[in-house]
Amino acid sequence: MANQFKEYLQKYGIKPSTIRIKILDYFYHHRTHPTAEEIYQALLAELPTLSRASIYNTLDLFLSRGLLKTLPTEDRETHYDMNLDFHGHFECEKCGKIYDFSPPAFEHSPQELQGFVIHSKEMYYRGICAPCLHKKP
Amino acid sequence: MANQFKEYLQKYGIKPSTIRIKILDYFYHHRTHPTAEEIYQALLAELPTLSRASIYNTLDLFLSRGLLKTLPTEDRETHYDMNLDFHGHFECEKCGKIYDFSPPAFEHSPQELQGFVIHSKEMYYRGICAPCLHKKP
DNA sequence: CTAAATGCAAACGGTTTGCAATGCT
DNA sequence: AGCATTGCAAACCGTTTGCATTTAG
Repeated sequence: MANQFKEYLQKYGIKPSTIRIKILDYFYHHRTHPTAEEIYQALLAELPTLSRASIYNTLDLFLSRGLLKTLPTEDRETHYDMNLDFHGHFECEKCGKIYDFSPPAFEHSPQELQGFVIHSKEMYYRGICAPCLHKKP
Repeated sequence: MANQFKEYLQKYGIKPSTIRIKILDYFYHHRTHPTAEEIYQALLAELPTLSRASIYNTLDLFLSRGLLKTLPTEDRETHYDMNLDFHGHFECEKCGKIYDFSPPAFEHSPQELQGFVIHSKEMYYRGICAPCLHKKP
């Protein structure tokens, strides 16, 4: 398993290290959209001397290499998402939960971006999720 | 002109006020993706006693009513965008410029969101823009 | 041995907050 | 007057920074 992560990192031109593999592992097993603090708290058990700075360093590195992206949440803290296959996000304005969804197929790509190189795509919807719609107020 | 903004605010259930109209006016005339500070600096000339807190208050109000949304920039500061008609954003990873584009048409909407109410959609692309691609390094 | 990665603690700065002042009806 | 809006200044807290320490090859 750890070997897969190593290869994955190398594919993005990143030298493997303990923290880098652990963070990758975190995303792989949680499939959520965590904040830096959530990752920090989760890894603290295994890496007692871990510092937040190292989390931020690693997240920034991953961002710059396109391994992660940030979500346009209205939270104070930044939420990160792993850039695996292209998928969309729906944020419920009532309960705050973020849902993933598979993206609708496009009929064609935008003309304004002719000649642009696209590294990542993000779709972010906001609204009210079905569970919240059916809750009594 | 100011009357249009009043009506627009009321449509969103917001009582018009000087600052609210000015900020709306700013977005209407600039069509950019400004930070709170940029708006503050721009309005300071006309409203000398303006405070940043009022800018943040108003932006938060607009966000909560769906008049504005935030963009998933990697900047330290939050970038805001007016939620007019649905359009996408492309952020150049080299020069940082944010381009608008008209969204590609969808073949159908995602099944995972059946029964959800969608208030806003955001498409955010990242990559390298054509001008940067043609620049000499 | 050397360079990169990690940790620590302090500083930073965008944003938030509490409350006073002002404006509006 | 009474309530909402705005302004001010201080606090907050997520993030960044500089540098010391550790780790890996």
